[in-house]
Amino acid sequence: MAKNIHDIAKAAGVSITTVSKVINNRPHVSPKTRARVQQVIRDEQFIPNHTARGLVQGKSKTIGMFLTTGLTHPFFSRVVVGLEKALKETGYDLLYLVQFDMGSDYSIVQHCLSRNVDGVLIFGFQSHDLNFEEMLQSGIPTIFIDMDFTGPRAGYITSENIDSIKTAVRYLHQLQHQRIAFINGHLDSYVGKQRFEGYRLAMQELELPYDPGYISIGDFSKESGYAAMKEFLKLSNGPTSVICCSDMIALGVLEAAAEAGLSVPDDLSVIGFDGIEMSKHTQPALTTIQQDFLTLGEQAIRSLNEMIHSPNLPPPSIIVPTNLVIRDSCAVCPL
Amino acid sequence: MAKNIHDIAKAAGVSITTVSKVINNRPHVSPKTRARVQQVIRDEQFIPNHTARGLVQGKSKTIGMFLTTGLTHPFFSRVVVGLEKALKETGYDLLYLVQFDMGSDYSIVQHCLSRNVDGVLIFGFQSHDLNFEEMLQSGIPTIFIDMDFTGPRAGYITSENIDSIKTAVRYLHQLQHQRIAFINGHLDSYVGKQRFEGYRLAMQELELPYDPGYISIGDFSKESGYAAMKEFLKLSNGPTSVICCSDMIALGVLEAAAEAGLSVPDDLSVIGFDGIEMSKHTQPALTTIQQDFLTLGEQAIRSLNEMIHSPNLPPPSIIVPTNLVIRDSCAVCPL
DNA sequence: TTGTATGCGTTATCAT
DNA sequence: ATGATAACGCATACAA
Repeated sequence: MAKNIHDIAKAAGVSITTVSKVINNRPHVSPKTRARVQQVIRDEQFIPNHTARGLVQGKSKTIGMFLTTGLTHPFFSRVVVGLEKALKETGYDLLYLVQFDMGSDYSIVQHCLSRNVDGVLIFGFQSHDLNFEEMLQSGIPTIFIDMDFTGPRAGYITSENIDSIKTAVRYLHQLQHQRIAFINGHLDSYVGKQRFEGYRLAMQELELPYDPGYISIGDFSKESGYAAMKEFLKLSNGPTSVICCSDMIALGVLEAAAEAGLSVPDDLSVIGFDGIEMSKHTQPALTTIQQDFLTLGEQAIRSLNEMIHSPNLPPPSIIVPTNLVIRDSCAVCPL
Repeated sequence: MAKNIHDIAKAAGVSITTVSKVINNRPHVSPKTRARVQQVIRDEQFIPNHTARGLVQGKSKTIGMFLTTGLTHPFFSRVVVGLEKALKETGYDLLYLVQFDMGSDYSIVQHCLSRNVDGVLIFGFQSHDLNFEEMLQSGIPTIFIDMDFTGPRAGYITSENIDSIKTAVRYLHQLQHQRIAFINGHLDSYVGKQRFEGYRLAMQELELPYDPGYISIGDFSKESGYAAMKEFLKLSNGPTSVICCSDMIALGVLEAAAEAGLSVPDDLSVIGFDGIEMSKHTQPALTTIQQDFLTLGEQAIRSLNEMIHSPNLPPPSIIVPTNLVIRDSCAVCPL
């Protein structure tokens, strides 16, 4: 069933070396022989065995991928579309590396080495799970998504976080809002830190009152948004607007507001983050900071491809612009 | 950096054969040597090279995966959680096989062979893209998700389709509805055919009027649901309820109904299919046929694992039960 | 231009 | 119980 290079060589009446040269577009083969071999390859539908090739070359035409939050990562399904596009361009297959809990001596680097992956994608926001230090030192080309680790062979890519939040604050400010609340995701995550910084800076720049009571630390979930809003509602002098670090948080805020009889946007303005499909269909449609998931995925693979082929290039740190999509959840401050 | 079996052998003062035996839990090694070798392996964080192992064994501890609709498949991100769980149990990594368009002579089987995958998952509803016949004949253990291909080494897994729709029709019938419309997905897809059959049978059993004007063929998208509902609204004697083959279709129906000033569920009852996250948050919350995505994913991998290890077992055909989740989009027929 | 031979890291066969 | 050695399919240095 499975042909190999010997079968092709025999069928074409040449040596395996010649076949190998043809496969890899190497010189020193006469045009006539080349054509003949190519014909046989096509006839037999021959594809060289990646495994063998990987063994001898130490390469595998494979990008490994780790997810720190598992495949449940909320944007995975979006980013992955971009990954796929760039994967097609570059000819890599994507290997999802499953971290079996084989005791504490599991090594992410060993897993990569064992699989001979040419590059690695690390994806997510929970940095405490894996030992990334060893990854940084391994010399394996690595791109982090939504984490800012860097090393001689490691870069990262993330959406614009600081400026995005600043833009949101300014927008609310233009709508006369002064009491602007902020519901963060995990504060120990890179994006959480960045977005909080954006909020802090913007409030400062605009000389708006920075009230710790207006700041809540969530976990990107709807439930955390709901809980945070409930707390805000207890305040005697509550916020007139809320910036949320995820659309799911915003969804929880919307729900809590509705329960309290507050009208969005008349009584309360809400801004989300991410621009997931659902944000179009909330009641009212959510004004949100739209991430460019497609570009995020595409650039991740393309960068990895460049790092693999140009070992001397410094690894990139890429910030992908976002876009404040204005829909119906914000209005002029009622006060 | 990367240790190999020779390094371990040297460090433990034994031959590579012995090390190999220890790694693979083979007999004919004294307890003392075994312990010593194991210690060295742990110390060095050694993982045997999958590539080399794959070459000699023709296996790779890898499951290949093709997506006929690309990674944009609407439930991919849900099913994948189940895949991951079972992957962890069984110790496989998951290789996403990207179909580069390398001309018409691209062969899905050759791709699998070239990668030495132990089994293959084929996922989606567009059967025309790939040549599955060759896959069925290849002898590579294969599981289809949402397609009913079978072969000596190929089985499939899908949600209950016929009975699910029947249940929905009966539910609407209990609510006194007679004029029940049906918006299908692609009719050339397996699930489309099945669901339509369920509708047809249920209408027949309950002796309800089967009106071709109440049947629309969509493509699972929101837009197709919107368009279909617009058509229903033109009818002089339109339906009082609609069963949709996806939640996205239902979303389009909801939108068209709202535009027409119809109240759901008072004027129109709507049932979706899938039970995606968004269905909880529509206005009103959508009554829908909930697919058990987790089980779908888990069973797919577990079945593959069994097929790989028991070549003589007939490949399974698995139907996963669904669950009609009753929320707020259906009411007693107003007429 | 073409072909022979070696090795990549591992498992498996067959000694010892 | 242990070890030497031949595969696995391919790329490549080297020889012809």
